[in-house]
Order: sequence, then structure tokens, then C-alpha cells
Amino acid sequence: MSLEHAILVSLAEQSATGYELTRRFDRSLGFFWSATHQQIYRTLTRMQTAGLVAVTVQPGTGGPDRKLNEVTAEGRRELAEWSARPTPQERPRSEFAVKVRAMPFGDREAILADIATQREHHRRQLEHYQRNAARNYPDPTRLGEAELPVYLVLRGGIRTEQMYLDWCDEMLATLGAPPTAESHTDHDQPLDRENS
Amino acid sequence: MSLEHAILVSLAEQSATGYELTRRFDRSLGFFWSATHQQIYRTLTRMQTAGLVAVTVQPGTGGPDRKLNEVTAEGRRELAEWSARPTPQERPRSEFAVKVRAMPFGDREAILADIATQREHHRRQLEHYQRNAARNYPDPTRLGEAELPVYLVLRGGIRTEQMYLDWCDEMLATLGAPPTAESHTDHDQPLDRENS
DNA sequence: CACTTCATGTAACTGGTTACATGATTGT
DNA sequence: ACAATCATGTAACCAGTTACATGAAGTG
Repeated sequence: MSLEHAILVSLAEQSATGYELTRRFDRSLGFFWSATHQQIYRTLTRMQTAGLVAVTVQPGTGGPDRKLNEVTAEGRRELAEWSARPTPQERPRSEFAVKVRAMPFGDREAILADIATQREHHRRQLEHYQRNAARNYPDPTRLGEAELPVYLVLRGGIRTEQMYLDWCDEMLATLGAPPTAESHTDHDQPLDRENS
Repeated sequence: MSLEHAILVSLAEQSATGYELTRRFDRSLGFFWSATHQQIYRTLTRMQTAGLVAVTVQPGTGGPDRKLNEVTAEGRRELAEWSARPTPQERPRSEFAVKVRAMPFGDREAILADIATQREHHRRQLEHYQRNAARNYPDPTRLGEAELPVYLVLRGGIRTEQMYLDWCDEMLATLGAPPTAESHTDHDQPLDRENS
């Protein structure tokens, strides 16, 4: 159950309300773990009863009360213990890859369009991460122990997006829809391959 | 619910028993989707009642009866329809990345060891895929419409593993445990960085 | 004789997704 | 007045994981 640990990491970096956590999962945390607010509130409640986080209710300056979550000593102990256990191998799960492989039994044009859409998405993500890196880590050689891991995970995000982008380009080139600079949904070029 | 579609693709390529499907998910299919036999049997039952696959019971030549699953006309229709719907963006979910980011709050040595283990795993996978590619697709320029998608998904597997391998190497280099040619679990070198 | 492989399933639990629900504040 | 953002939650459902369970055939 890793959402708990993702939350512990984020709260260890900086205490937050459930809402603020949700926004973090939409932003920086988002490229290695995602969660909706429902999941986050549910998990936070469980963690509170388990004593991993403590809540301080701040009477809302307008609006509902803010419930600030902080990692307890026990939470930090759990986080340290978990960090020492080896990570189980993650199994890949890509609906997109399944779809590519469905090509001989499905709609060729639609799948090519899907690859182009996917390409565009990853291009955008890559750009976003690269801007983030340029802004926040102009000189990666001088990072402290606290920032280094955050930077390295961002590097993972950049590598992942670059890889997907290259892969999509390879597929489009091989399948006969060469990507133009601005190509994203324009897949209407004539194709020079016929069935079988 | 994409397991259904992964099963449809696999059965469309070649009819199989639940057991045989399970083995496929352990092998070639395994690098884009994984499933246990429990999940597969449960899903197959659902698909049978939904009319997407038809079962032919073959009285077992020794052992229990084999239940051969074949895609029905309706199954093929569903597969084609699904292939034409755009793929929802997949959200990343990497416990490993969470762990890297937990470094300032956890066990530095253990996490470095974990990165090294992860690296070794991806090196092995990469080698495995590359052997597969060299054996089955010695000349990728001459693939037909049926084999091309299978080949391209394998290319995705290769790119993914290469990317992870490179990322792990970058992390090990940056964090002070340079990988040797055979490094996999030997992370006992003295580290030249101290906390903060 | 024990271990692995082939072959099938049930049941309980846990985690993730989707839909529903409320209500105040701030900006256009 | 309306929409967006801040802020919190409940409930139902669906998918995935883990544990349990059986039994025959082939191999060392």
C-alpha cells in the first residue's frame, strides 16, 4: 500500500491539508504517483487512526476548518522502516501498448491517430519537466542531500517522457505517418501500406 | 477494464486455454500487461457469459478437461470498437520513485542497494528483450502488417528497459556509488558524501 | 518418492475509480 | 449573477492481490 508512503514522504517534506496534498499529487508528485482527493481523504483518516499523522484543526478564516496533517514520530519511524525494505518489482501495465498490438484486429487509422495523440501528450509533459528542471535546478552539481532525490526523480520523469516520445516517433515512422513538427492530430496523409 | 481487451488481443492472435493465457502473460504479453491466473479465469468466465469468447471443452488427454477459448464474432466486434476509442492517459505509478524521494527521511544505504537491485533487474530484462528481437526479428524492415505491431511493442519494451537502466546509472553515479561492469548487489564501497 | 508442470477454480480482502454532496470565498 | 477555487467528505462499485484448494501426468 504505497499511497500511504507517498503521503508520508510529501508530508515529511512539508505538512499540509488534504486539499493541498491533492494539488501536490496533481503537480510535482504527479509524475510518479497519482491519487484523487477521495482516496487521499480516506487514506489520511486511516493514517490518523493508525497514529502515523496528527491533525491540527485550524478554524477556517472563512470557509470550512483547515485540517493540517503532520507526520508523527511513529510516522517517521514507519517511513524509515519502509524505505529499508526492498521495492517489489513493478509490473508494467500499458493499455496503449495493448492497443498498438490490437492493430491487426482493429481500426488502423484510429490507432495511428491515438499514437499521434499520445506523442503530443508526452511532448508536452517533457517540455513541462524540462522547464521545471531549468528553473529549479540550473546547476545540478551543487545540490544538497535534501534536493538531490527530488531532482533525480525529476530526471526520471524527463527520461520517461523522452523515451515515450521517441518510441511514438519510431512507430509513426514505421507505420507510415511521419510526424511533422506540429503534428498531433493530423493523421490524414495517404498511407503507402496496404493490408498484408 | 483493459484486461478483457488484452485477453481479446491474445486470443485473436491464437486461441488458448486459461492456463496457456496465463503463461503468455508471464512471457511476451508480460511487458505491457500482467495478470495472475485467478484474474484470468474470473475474467474469462465473465467474457463467456457476455458472449465475447466461446469455450470448447476438450476431454483432457490425462488430467482435467481443457477449455479452449476462442474469440466470437461479437468479441471481434468489441475489439475493433475498443481499438477505435482513444486511449485514456495513463497515470504513472512508481513505488520505486517514491522510495528514491524518501531518501532524506529513510535509510540511505538500503535505498542505494535498492537502486542497484532495480538496475540489475532492468539490465536482465533488456538483455532478454534484445535476444528476443535478434532471434525473431533479424530484419525489421521486412515485416508484414501482422508482425509489425508485435515488433513495435517489443521495441517499446527495449526502450523502456534501456531508459530505466540509464536512469539507475545516473542515480548511482550522482549519489556516489559508481556501477562497475558486474555491479548488482555490491554497494559496499565507501561513500564520499555525508549527511548535509 | 518428491518436485515440477498442466489445469482448474473459490473466497476474502484491499485499493482505486466514479458518482454524489455541501458550502464559503474570490474574481469577472 | 456565475464560474472557479478552496475545502471537506460519503457510498457504491470494480479491479487487482493473496490465500486456499484440488488433482493428474511427467521427470529426476
